[in-house]
Amino acid sequence: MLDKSHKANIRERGLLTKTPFLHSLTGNALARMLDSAHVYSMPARANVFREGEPALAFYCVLAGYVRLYRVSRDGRQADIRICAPGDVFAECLIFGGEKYRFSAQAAENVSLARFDMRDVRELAEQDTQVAKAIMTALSGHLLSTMDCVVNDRLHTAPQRVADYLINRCPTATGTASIRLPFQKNLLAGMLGLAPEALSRAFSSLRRTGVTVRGRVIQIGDVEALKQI
Amino acid sequence: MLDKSHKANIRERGLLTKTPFLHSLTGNALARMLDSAHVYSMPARANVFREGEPALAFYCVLAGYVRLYRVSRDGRQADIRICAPGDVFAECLIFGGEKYRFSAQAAENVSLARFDMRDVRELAEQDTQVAKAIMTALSGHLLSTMDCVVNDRLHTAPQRVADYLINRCPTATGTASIRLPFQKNLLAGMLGLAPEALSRAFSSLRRTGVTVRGRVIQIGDVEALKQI
DNA sequence: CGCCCGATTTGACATCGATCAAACCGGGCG
DNA sequence: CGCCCGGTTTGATCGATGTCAAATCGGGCG
Repeated sequence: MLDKSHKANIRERGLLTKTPFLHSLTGNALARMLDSAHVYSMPARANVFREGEPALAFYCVLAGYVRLYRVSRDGRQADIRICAPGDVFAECLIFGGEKYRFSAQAAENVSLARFDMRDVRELAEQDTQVAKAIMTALSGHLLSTMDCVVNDRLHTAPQRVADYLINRCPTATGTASIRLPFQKNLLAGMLGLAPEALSRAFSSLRRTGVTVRGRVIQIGDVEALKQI
Repeated sequence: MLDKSHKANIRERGLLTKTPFLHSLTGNALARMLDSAHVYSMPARANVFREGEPALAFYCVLAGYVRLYRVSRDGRQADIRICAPGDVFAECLIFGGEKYRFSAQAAENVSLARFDMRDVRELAEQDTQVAKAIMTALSGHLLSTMDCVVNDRLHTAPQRVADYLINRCPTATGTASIRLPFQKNLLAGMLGLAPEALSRAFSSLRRTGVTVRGRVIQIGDVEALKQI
């Protein structure tokens, strides 16, 4: 985190306030959270923090995508979560431990709001609005991580890809067109696949009416996808 | 949940108080939580709740083991977590949604403390001690579920088994003897393996000095296990 | 507008773990 | 003490996905 930061300005405060995390806060609780936010910009591939470092802060993504991952002894990496604009990450360490349990890397140029762990911990211990916001964020993350486990254990690669497409499909039936918000690389990691496996999954979905051109995915029949 | 319940008695209150979840509570917060606890007994294989049902309560295990799992469209099941005595489960729905997102089944005869979702939600919104206990529980569960994802994606079956053994090993070096707290069946599901795969993993660990006789596991060299 | 580099796809292969079937074991009950 | 059934192990096979290498694509920059 060797980068200049500044206190959140009006625009950034607006972004933060619209975030699911801070959305429900009002008055003093909101003001104190916004006041404590420091905004950083980081270039693609930069590490926000690394596993094992003291967990001094957690973050909210303002722009870009952040990858949470862990590295195994033999150097392979596994993604745990891809954080989109509006997502909070590492908030599980406010009351969950002294050190980061995974690394966080900017998947592209990103803008982040940084919250001091200690400050927010204290705030949460005296303000139930803040505590509630944290509980809601934690619950959501826990549920989606459980989904991730189940998906890994129950579904094949094409099924997981179909699932992803369906979830970000604007319509529930008929045809649709989706533009991936990031590189296929990232998507592969997010689904627990090697890039090659993602590619093969896409091509196996061709028979179900899925067409891929760069980042643009054409879905011929959403219903059919759900049957995969 | 077709079973008689009763308010927690002295012994059960003692058990609950020693639980990581309620451990840090004192005074009024503790009293109100204990007062709201209802204790149920359930026979092996009974469902505590099923995915999709309205999430009216969450639970703390007093005795026995509870299996959290989800069922896929084609009927296969994937375990999400095995809850041991002292564990809380479904607390992620206090602020996380209206319906259960997975099913819970008694893996053997169990005794459970039931907490009303609405009551605790209200309590958490006014009492920061309770909120803190919930945040701590959620954080712990989130971190261990992340561990689970990483394990699934990074480690082979023998590695996951070795990991499990190491984590519940009393000593960090030398030899050790472990008694599994439940059937291998459950362990397999917990590690995301078919029972046959668990069995094979154990037998592949024989060359590393691991001996299996029923539920008793002999570890010849803990250090060696860590190298797997 | 074309080049160029990194991202993606394709191919060939090895490995892991699921599945089905059958043999085996062990603990609880009569 | 032995039977019996459910749980566990073993064997055989198959499908899915990781890995490595090579070909191809595509988007951004000059």
